[in-house]
Amino acid sequence: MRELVRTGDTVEQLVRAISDLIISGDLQPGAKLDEGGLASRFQVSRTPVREALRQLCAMGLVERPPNRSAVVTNVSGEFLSSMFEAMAELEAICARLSAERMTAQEREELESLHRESFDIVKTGASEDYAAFNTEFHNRLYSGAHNAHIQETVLQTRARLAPFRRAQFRLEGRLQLSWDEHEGIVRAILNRDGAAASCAAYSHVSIVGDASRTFASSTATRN
Amino acid sequence: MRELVRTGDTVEQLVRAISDLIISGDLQPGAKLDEGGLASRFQVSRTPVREALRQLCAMGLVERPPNRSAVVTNVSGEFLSSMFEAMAELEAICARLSAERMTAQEREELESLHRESFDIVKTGASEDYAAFNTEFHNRLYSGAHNAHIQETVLQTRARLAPFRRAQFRLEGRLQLSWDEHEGIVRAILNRDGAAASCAAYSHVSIVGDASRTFASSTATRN
DNA sequence: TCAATTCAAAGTGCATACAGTTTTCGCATT
DNA sequence: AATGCGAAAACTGTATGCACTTTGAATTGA
Repeated sequence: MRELVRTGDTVEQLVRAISDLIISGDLQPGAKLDEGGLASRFQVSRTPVREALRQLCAMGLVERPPNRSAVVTNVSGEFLSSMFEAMAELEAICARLSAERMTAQEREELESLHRESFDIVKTGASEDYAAFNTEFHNRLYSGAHNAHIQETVLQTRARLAPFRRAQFRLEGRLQLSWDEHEGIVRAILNRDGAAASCAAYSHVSIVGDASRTFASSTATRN
Repeated sequence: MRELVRTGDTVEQLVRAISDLIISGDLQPGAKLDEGGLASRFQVSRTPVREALRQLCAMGLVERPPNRSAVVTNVSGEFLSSMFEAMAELEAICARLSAERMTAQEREELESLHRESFDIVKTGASEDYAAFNTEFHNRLYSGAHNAHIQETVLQTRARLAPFRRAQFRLEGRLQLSWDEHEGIVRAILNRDGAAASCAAYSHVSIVGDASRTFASSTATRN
């Protein structure tokens, strides 16, 4: 028994709910996704669950072998590397375009956000810093003033998320990350697209290295 | 005796069939996609059609307003520009990485493919050239040796396809396109990533300009 | 002991049913 | 003619049913 009004976004809610489970690590790569189980868990029938899984599959978060249960995507090390490299390239583009195109207000907001986050670094609260970090990168994406690139990089990030959950737990990453952000911000404020691009590329590459280090130490069974 | 084998790829077939209709221009941007109509057209029930539409939606080829019929995506001019710009950036990356990473065999094949296509240019057969052109760009994507970037650029191209169908009908585009390819090939054979990147960027940008010119002259009704 | 076989339980793929929403169209009113 | 209203038709959203496939455990045979 559900609501009386039909909003028509049941599937969207399921997509968000399931992808949250995946991104948060509650469902790890390789985990089986039973349609009936998910249906009863979310109090809906299998039909919307199937559609949600189909969409998650199109987003790359899930795989659906024919006639078998869907599983959370578990990519090869090689493909994971290609995703990190793609992420670095995309972020480099965003940083370059941001340096060239951000409005005065966007520049100010980026800088003040970055300054604020310094307090978090001092406390060492990696959870809080992760939120700042996400927002910082979001600003780079939107500052590029290119809706399709923004969409693409956000999708890549979501797909990468299950594999870099613990990036800030590595010793010293917090301060280093902030320093790298500092380099990006400075380049953007100077309208130096090439420098912003370089700084963003190496920043994201380093995150990739750190995550791969972590990922390989907790390699998913199966 | 199993008369009916269940391959479990009905939806995949539908996705291909419908996206072909969209990419070929049989279904133009803004066209309504009636679930029941598609179901009877392809001799299946609405269930797999709905799943196919959901996936096409995730791929950006169709939109699904709640409680209303799906429609072939018709983007704003601004978003279209952002897609062309993204395409240029992505192709530039592929060209640069191809210059750096292609194997000797890949280089040879790219060059001979390019040389072959010169015959087509002389005859002016734009349909045939379009096929060569597609293959040429495919080589750039795979030559980058990055599976995720390849996936991303292919998806962007598919999404852009409905809006650049007539790119080679514009006067003189055929020869110009070939000349631009020549520049890309030369840079790649010279292992000059920067030059390849530049050449690819401007090549794709020009295609974008040409297509926008065409698109605006046949603006989709609604 | 272990590989091969069988078969029931569980799960997926697709069709159908039905409830709720949007669209369409006739008809009355201005 | 143009506009507003209401009911029927058309369509979407979700649940359910059933056929087919996979899974896994019990059973058989070597």
